[in-house]
Amino acid sequence: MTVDATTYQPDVVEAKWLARWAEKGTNQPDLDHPPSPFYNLMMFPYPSAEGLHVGNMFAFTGSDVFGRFKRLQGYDVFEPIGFDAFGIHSENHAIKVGIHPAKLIPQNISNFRRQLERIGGMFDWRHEVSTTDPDYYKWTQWLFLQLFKAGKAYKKRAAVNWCPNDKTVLANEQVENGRCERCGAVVEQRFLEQWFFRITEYAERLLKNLDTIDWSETTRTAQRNWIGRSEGAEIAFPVVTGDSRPVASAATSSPLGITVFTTRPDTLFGATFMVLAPEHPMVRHLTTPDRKTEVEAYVQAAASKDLVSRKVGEREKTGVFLGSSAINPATGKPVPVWIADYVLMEYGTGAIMAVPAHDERDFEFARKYGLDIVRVLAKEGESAGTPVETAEPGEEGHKLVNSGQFDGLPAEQGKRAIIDWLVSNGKGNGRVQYRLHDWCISRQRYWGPPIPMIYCDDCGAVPVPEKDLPVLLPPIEDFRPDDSGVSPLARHGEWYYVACPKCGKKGRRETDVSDTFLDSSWYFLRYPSTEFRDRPFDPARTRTWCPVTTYIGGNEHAVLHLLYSRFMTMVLHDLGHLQFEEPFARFRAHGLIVKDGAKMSKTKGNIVVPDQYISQWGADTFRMYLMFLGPFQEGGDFRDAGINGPRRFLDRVWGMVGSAAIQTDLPRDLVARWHRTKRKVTEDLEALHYNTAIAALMELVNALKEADSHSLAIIEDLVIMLAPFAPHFAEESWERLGHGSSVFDARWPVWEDSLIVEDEIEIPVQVNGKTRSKIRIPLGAEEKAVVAIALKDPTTARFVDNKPLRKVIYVPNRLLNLVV
RNA sequence: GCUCGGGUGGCGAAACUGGCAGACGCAUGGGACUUAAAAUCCCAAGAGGCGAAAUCCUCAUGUGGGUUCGAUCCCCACCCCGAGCACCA
Repeated sequence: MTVDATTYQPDVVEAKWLARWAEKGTNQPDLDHPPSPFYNLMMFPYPSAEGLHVGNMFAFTGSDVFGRFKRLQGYDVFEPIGFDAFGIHSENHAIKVGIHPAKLIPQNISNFRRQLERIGGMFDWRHEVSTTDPDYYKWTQWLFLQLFKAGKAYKKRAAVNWCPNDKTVLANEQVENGRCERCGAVVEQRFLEQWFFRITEYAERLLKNLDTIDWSETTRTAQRNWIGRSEGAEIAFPVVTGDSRPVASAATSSPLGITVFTTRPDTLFGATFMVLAPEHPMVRHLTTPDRKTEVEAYVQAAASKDLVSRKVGEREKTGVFLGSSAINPATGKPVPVWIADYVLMEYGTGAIMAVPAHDERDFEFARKYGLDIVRVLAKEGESAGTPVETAEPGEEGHKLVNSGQFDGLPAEQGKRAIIDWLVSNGKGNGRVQYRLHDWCISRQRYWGPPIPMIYCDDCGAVPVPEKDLPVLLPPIEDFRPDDSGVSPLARHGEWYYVACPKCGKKGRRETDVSDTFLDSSWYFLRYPSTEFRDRPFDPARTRTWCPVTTYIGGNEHAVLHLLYSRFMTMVLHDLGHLQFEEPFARFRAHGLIVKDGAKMSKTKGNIVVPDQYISQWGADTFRMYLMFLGPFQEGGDFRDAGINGPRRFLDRVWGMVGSAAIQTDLPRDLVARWHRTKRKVTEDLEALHYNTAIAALMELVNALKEADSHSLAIIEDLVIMLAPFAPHFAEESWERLGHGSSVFDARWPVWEDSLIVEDEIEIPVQVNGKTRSKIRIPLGAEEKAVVAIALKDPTTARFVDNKPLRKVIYVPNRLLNLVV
């Protein structure tokens, strides 16, 4: 292919270098013996039918820029790519267009592959991964078996979120405001047998390790909130029946005591009633005969309510008195026991001590049902007798009142003192509670890896032997889910019935498939080891390349994918498969490209396809445009206005490359600019500040023009620094500059600090804090000398007006402020 | 309601986390080249004011206060936008 040197023709240049890279294996590092490995990872995409939109391109380009930068710094960069192709998304789309996902997905993938190649990604295609490939999901199933054997996977009948439209169970994380994250249908409560992973066992570690990893702060905060650690106490309330006979001792373990969790043990004396979740097992024991009808009706109503009205709907508190009472262990007084649906069975113990004076919800409830309200905290100016007008949750500056021997203690101290008292009297314990729930991985769908379990009437749940993996997803035509709560796979007897691996009798396969997030919780371990068919990840390869050096992705996965990956890595570490327990050493969340202020989505019809821009302007221009449009970690609104800016810039550089020549007598300030640019671009790329790095390169080009310089040395550096952004362009320019090898084998420019500083600098002079003039001073001049120079300056002198200097502020080499 | 971001020219944005606000780019206006247009190149430009002139003046970083010689940056109160969580005891 010949390239016309007089004009920059992106299409010709880009085609030439795509071919050259493929031919020479430029993007394929030596995976076995890399001197300095760098695993540069981007979250793999889900191959939708629409292809990659400009938002995706923005993210992929940003990650690729970083990988190319590291490559130029001399690292052996491994930048793999793959496809997260299982899951409800794909399946629903397949159902809609009436084509089997097994046929549809490969089409989508090849479209994605075309787009990702065209944008110039430095991908090592030898290591492409698709989660739908039996060679891949064999190991996803293997992973399940490891967790099962280690007791980290268990089955339980549980209330689950059921999406009536997608006809499947959703994880808590996939429910948004009581609606299905994918289709928006109102989620219902159902009881089904589900497989869970014990992620809650890892809550403390998942939380603690957050302090040790180099991640975007926003992502870490999101995970912290999601894990939701609360410190408090567990307190036992002995129970009294309807006729006031005590039926249980104060012991926490008493079957007829009610144990509550509270973060505010300091308010124990103010607990004037108790509330249980309607599903609480104690409800039937505590319901007196006269209350039975009413209580049962309430329990019934709560159970049939969908999650929307239970959690999000009108928040008017409702509840029913059970007829029984419990004893407040601090006051010794009986307190009535109620049920109400604002208390949730999933959190804490499913029961609370209600302190209406200091909790908004309890206050509202007490007001409505005429229950006692006792103040136990008072701030400055309040006393034990001050009436409670609204709930006052405050702790700071509050002291305990109406609290017996604890009166007068500040709230924080009172909290500790009461816990100590509870512990020494066997009435309670300090306790930490998490919001995090175990991970439900069962999905009653078709398009996923079958969970590798077999049920036998004699042996129970038996894992599929590892040698029989993968359990292939059968290519059935009738894959639509139905309302039965059972996966479509159950309808296919030839697959469903199978010999029990233990006893050989007729058994039945587990018909649920696993959650897509299980697929993606370990894919980064697979990339370096794709050619090994007999192991999920090769120990030597994994040691060389993992954990991932830099991971870039969207913050929409801040809690789901990123938390599950961390969990999976910890489990594999504990089982002896991995040496590290955190999968991603450095994570940076990229910003979102929105269109007209809204996230791009098919439903909104605001998806911008990049293909047209790439064919019109070239991939390099488009890459630069995306990276220049705003801060990478913040994103921005997509407008095509301004795309000609980067193109003009490349045209200009194209011309400069053609006229580059050795130049020995470079002006001092141009040299300074050159070195300053090298420093700035290096530092900006390291920090993912791509927009300002590009601006710095533009300034360098402007400076060259200003000085009418065609310095070969500077232009060579310019081309190298441009290479992460405009790789094809840089390759061609490098060749035109007479180099025989790839620009990515060139050395990243180094700067000299001594050449950046100039001997004479200009600083602003302020009089009374207002900038009035500018003076030139020798670098590092003393304050006295600088003041003398300033006073000689006519403008400054005019403002000083011969008044005595009251104060002089001199920030060396930066600014002088004279106060008169 | 709670937790994170964010609010700067006509537009996208910069600004060592206290030191010349608006770099870089888009769009715009004027000029050169051209038969003409496009492209390219040069010049101008935050708003307003006084002027013949600018090395002049005033006002400007969502609003109102505060700290400081000096605030886009720190503190207090508030308004708006975006994201996440949401009856979590």
